[in-house]
Amino acid sequence: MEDFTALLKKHNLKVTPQRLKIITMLHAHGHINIEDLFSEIREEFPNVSLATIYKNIHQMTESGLVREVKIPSLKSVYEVAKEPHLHMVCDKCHKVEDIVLDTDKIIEEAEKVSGYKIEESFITLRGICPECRHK
Amino acid sequence: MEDFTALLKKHNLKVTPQRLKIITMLHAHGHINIEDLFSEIREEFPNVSLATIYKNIHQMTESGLVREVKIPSLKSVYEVAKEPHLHMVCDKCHKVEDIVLDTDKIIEEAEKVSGYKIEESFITLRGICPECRHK
DNA sequence: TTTTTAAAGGAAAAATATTTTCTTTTAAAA
DNA sequence: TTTTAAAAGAAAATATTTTTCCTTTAAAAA
Repeated sequence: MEDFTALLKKHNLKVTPQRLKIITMLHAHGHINIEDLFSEIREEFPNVSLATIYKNIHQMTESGLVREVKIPSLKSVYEVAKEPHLHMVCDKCHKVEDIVLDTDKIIEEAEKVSGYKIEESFITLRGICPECRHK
Repeated sequence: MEDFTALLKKHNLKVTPQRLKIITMLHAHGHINIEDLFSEIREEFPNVSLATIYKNIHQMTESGLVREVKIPSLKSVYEVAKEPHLHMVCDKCHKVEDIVLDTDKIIEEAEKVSGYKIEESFITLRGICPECRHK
């Protein structure tokens, strides 16, 4: 169990019940879109405003606590920032999973080919997850 | 010079002046967002509707003629579909470039780690382009 | 502890973005 | 040529995101 209160403080964000709920949800789901986040939070906070969700997600993204993940043909999802990783998206069940892989080789190769100094990579792979494949 | 008329026909899309302009623009820019596409097309077709742009981009994407490229912190851009490639985005000048790289190794590794059967990869790398770096 | 205050929440409106509807126009088949 | 199915354009509808403004509250200061 993580200490989300400390995490919010570390990012200079006031600790509010709504914020704790948002970050708890992000962590529990791994990845969640705005719409689903709003629906779920409204179960516990019936008066929460969609603007609160948007404002918080924006602040948390700005502060580096949260990351937006843009996925082809799906709505953006959000995740609590952690070590660099790739995203796997299942074409059947549409779940999004993280995997950690060494990307040094391909980054190095890309720098060589492009002449860019690469700061960050965003890698999403789509296909069929093991569960859907074996159904 | 490419034959966009033939390309549209191949995708069972009626050849209209607006469509030819859209696909010509996409090809000329490499990557362009809806807003810029609309502005530029309106120079030649002052009465073109934004709905026409959206409807066509949607159809062309559906038919596989065009690809949407979702890029972190930028608006989506569109490109004429071609061989698989990576996207490089410059943090300074925000240009988007394609590079072709062999990704077999990392895909294979990802399949091993995740158990997924991967169908397609989306790789975007952000950093500083050679031009901005040497300024 | 209270008091103070700067930030956050909520409601509504505004701004943006995208899609749909409906009528007119047009590319292309007959 | 006609015919017709699809596309264009205009406007309205819908969806998404941001802003505004007033109230509430977390947390710093007294």
